[in-house]
Amino acid sequence: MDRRQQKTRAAIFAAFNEILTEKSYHQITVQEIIDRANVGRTTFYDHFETKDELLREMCDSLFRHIFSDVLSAESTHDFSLSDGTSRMVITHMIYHLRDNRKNLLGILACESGEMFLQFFRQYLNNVFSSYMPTSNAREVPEDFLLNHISGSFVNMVQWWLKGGMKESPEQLATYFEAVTQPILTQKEAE
Amino acid sequence: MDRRQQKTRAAIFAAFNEILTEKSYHQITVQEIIDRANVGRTTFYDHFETKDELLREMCDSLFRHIFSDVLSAESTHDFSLSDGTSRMVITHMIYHLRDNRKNLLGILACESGEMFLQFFRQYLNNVFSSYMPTSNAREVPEDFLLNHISGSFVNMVQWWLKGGMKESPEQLATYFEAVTQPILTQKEAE
DNA sequence: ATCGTTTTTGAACAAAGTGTTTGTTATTAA
DNA sequence: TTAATAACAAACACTTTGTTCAAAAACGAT
Repeated sequence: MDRRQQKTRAAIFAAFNEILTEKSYHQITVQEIIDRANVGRTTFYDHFETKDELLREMCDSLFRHIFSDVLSAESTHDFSLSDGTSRMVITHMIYHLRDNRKNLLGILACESGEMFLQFFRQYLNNVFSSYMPTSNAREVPEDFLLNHISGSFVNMVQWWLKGGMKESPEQLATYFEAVTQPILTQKEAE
Repeated sequence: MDRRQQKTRAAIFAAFNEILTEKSYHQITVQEIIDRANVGRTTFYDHFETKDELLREMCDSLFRHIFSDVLSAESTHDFSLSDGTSRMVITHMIYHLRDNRKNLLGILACESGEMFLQFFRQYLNNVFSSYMPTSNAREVPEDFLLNHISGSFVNMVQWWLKGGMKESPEQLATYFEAVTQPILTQKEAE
């Protein structure tokens, strides 16, 4: 990739990230982004078709980074959401989230980011679906449960960010276990 | 209130509702609303400062309607989220939601409505907080739990709407019970 | 039915944003 | 060095926003 392209993309991403900490996504204009990134209007539209695509690309790379070693760990060990081993994975994920708080806060914390949340949940559905214990003796459908678990995680992260991230990742993992474990294990002894 | 005002407000609300079923909130313009409602530009801004305020007012009246008898029932009977009596309340709420599906679908179903969801969760926090069983022997903080419960409900409704509302309110109440009951009752026997 | 008040209205407005085009200038990789 | 590629500024037509103003219409009360 051309060095100029790299620089342009980096500048746009950085500017976008910066502005996201100041105002909500929908209030941000392309004009603002290119002003802050110090690139020409034409250049922006050369790289991204719309503002939405910029967000999508940013979320994608962020997720890939956050879940990179979680997803690779999945192959070596055999984790499951329904036993204690999941706590490690969850803790890991939250540590990554905390490391990226500068990127996240702007997108997630305030009232904005419905698209980000959508992407987030979607991504989590994929991640969690491989950890779901297989049990057909449930009183709720599989996809409802998966949606519930992913939603609970996103919900928790949102709550955490809004409250100033006072809890440690280990603590959060415990909370998460406390609200998901009882549901997942209840019918396993069938 | 002046008859003209009533008519104007009704027309705007109706138009807004209608357009919400066609596109997401952020794509809707004031221009579109006043065209459809057939009112003057000036009139719109006489009634609502911004498009956001229109949404907020609409959500408010919708919630008040949906939860009206739920909130009044609260005073007569003594419900709690942690026992079987809650199922009635939940079922009731979902029936109301289904009756208002025309209003809800547009706002909630598609990718839009982050503000609506925010209002919804906020409202639910108030509703649920009075049903929360008091137990200080929990491994998770009270406000985390409340946030989790409200979030789970909103999450479920979203899942339900997206899936075409195939499940009956009773069934949904059972699902909700299945994912909240185990958490709320686990430490009650202290 | 009339009268003073309130509401609605259209037209026009500046300001800001969008996405595209065009020709020019820099930068790059070879 | 050179040919390709990327960035650029300027200008574009277009849409949206929120405000102002004076005139017309609808209203409630007498």
